[in-house]
Amino acid sequence: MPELPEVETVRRGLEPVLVGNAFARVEQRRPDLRFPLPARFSERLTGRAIESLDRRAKYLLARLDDGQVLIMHLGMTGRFIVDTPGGGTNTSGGFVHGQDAASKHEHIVFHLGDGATVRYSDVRRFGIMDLVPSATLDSHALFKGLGIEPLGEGLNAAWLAAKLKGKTAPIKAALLDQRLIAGLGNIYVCEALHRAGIAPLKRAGLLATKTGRPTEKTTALVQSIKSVLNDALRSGGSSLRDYRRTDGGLGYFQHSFRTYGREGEPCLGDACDGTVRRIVQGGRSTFYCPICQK
DNA sequence: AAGAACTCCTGTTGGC
DNA sequence: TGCCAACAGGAGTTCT
Repeated sequence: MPELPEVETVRRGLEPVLVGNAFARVEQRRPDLRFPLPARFSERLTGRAIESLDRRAKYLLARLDDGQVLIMHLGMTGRFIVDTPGGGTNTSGGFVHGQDAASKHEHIVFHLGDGATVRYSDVRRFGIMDLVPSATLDSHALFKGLGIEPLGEGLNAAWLAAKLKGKTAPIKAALLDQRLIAGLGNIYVCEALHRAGIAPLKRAGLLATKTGRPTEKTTALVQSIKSVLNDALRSGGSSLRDYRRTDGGLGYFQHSFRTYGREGEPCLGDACDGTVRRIVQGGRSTFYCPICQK
């Protein structure tokens, strides 16, 4: 589900609830998500204060007062729901069954010192949580080899051209590869390629000259990646099926999609009379306009 | 090595 | 209405 704009929106929602607070009690309702949860997970968290909440790619990192870091990834359907002491709950009114549809997939509940709760729900359980010493984070299997942040200075046309030089994979696949740029997903890659006028099937290596220098398209792509992510951030992300903000609210960038989910509809490019097509690449849907994306 | 295919899991949707 | 295949904001693992 969540790509960088959604994860960052979740981070901004959780930060004021978590930072400066402590875990009073942690309920773990199953042994694993995508991977087994860490040994003695609840016990190791209990009593720990949260000093900061950061984001790296699509991971949330809660830094604790004992030097450990709680790593959290939302996978496809992961979601945090916050209930604050005086603020009521997001559970709709009336009585709640112990195992009703809403709570069935709530696998972890963090009870905080001030009475707030943060519930982690994840239907497909592709999410991840781990707890490691801060000093070992960079060598963690999930972080070692993770690419650069797309909104950082590191992503520029010269860097991207050098990385893409010689690549035979389609540009869509290259942009989804988290070892290169970390944080993009299916939606924002489709949208960025459309903004840049680049066909998703184009060989990635063609976005660099023979000597690995950027082309005009490389520059356009870098600008498009940054602009689509920033636009989505301003909209609180995109809500299609599962994604919600921590207050239960919806993101609304889905209303600004130019290609994603718009198969058969008119291209929204400037003065383009094309029709959005859907193809499958690497088993995943790609939406693009065959007229203005070359 | 790089790239493509397969895998995890549950729920929803669309076609027949 | 039922049944079944396809598909869903991800990404590690296993093949070729």
